[in-house]
Amino acid sequence: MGIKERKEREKREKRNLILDAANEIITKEGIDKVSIRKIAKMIEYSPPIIYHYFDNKEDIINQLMEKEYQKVIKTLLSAEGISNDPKEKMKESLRRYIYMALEIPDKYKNMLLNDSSSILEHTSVLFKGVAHKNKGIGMLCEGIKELSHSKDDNEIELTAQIIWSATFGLILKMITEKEISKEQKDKLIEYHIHCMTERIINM
Amino acid sequence: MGIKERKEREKREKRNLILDAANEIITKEGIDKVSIRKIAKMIEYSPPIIYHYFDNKEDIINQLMEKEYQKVIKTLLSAEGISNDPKEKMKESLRRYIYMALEIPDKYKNMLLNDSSSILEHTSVLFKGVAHKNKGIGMLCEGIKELSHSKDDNEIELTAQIIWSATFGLILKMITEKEISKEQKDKLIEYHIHCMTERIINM
DNA sequence: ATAATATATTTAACAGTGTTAAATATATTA
DNA sequence: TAATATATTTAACACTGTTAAATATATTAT
Repeated sequence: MGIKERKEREKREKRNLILDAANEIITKEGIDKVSIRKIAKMIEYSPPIIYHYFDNKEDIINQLMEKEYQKVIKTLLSAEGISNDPKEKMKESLRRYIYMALEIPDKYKNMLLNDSSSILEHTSVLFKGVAHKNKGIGMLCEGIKELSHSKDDNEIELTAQIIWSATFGLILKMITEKEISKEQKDKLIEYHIHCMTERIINM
Repeated sequence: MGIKERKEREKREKRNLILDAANEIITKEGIDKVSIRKIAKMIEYSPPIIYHYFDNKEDIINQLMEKEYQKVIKTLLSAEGISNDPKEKMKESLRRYIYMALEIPDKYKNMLLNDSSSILEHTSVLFKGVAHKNKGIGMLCEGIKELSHSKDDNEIELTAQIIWSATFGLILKMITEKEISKEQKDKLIEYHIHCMTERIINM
């Protein structure tokens, strides 16, 4: 019964072909330049075929964003060459996360502002008990636990959520205000990290 | 020469008619449901007339957002019934700003993520020296000055920028994760305000 | 009042969008 | 070889923003 497997593989490959095309448009022209017809032209098929592989345009974007999210989380979790000192580790993780986001501004923005439930499943950070489901917040909580005097899990989660959303806000503002100089960016990032690790935590 | 004035008034009125229609669509259906043709139908004119009063669709949205921004700033600056105690004042201002933003989620989001230069002129907060141009950050700086031990204007501005973007991040995340309960929202907001005023400042 | 000019508004069209139904081609199974 | 399932295309619908040209309306000058 290798025929069924081949078919599935071919379907998966065509799906990826479509996702790759969409990804190319996003990186080259920006996310709002993505169109079904443009994708179709790139993969040399007629537009409606895309609906054989995806529900609609949003579905394509969503699947692409989920893929991207996996990558970011993976890179962050591997976190090679990070110091063993808990505070240094926390600082460097935040730093890497911020610079990673700034390298894919369009994707980061779209991914984390996307309010479709399929995406929110992966990107939610604010509900109570998120620490057990979201790896990013989970990591943050562990770091805070090591650094903070508090042992209240509730408060640790809240602290993680505040730090996460604060970082998110800085990233988004830096993406939006694209004119600010690299010097100012770096200064803001370092001061932000300082505030998060030396002030918010550690009280 | 009252005729010229009347003409100008009529033009301004028609412009407002268009802006009001756009505003109605935004509040009723959301910002991406705004269309030139829909506006035209609402004001009972043919679509192209709109280009006699605005450059393009973006121009309409931008002008509307600027108007909205003025309102928010005005409300915030008036700040009636706020305590005289500097710390309480700072806390209450942050609180009011957050709840005000959450009342107009679509507009807030669009306004503060808008990267057109005409909007950024009013909404920029991250460049160095912003405290003298942006009233919001300016206010924040004054508050911090009263509370903080630091007298370094540079550091005060940086602190204001970090608090501003942190608050912005929390608001945007709460808008995006629309399912979180009111209780959780309130808890996050109070803890955020606590972190900003009792920890980031005051060191 | 009439003619000339400027302003306001509409009609028609272009080029694009996402999406669907129906027809057709291609491959797989019986 | 015939029946069935899958893949793909053609044609169309109902939208979108925007522009050029024609037309109507109001204002100014003669």
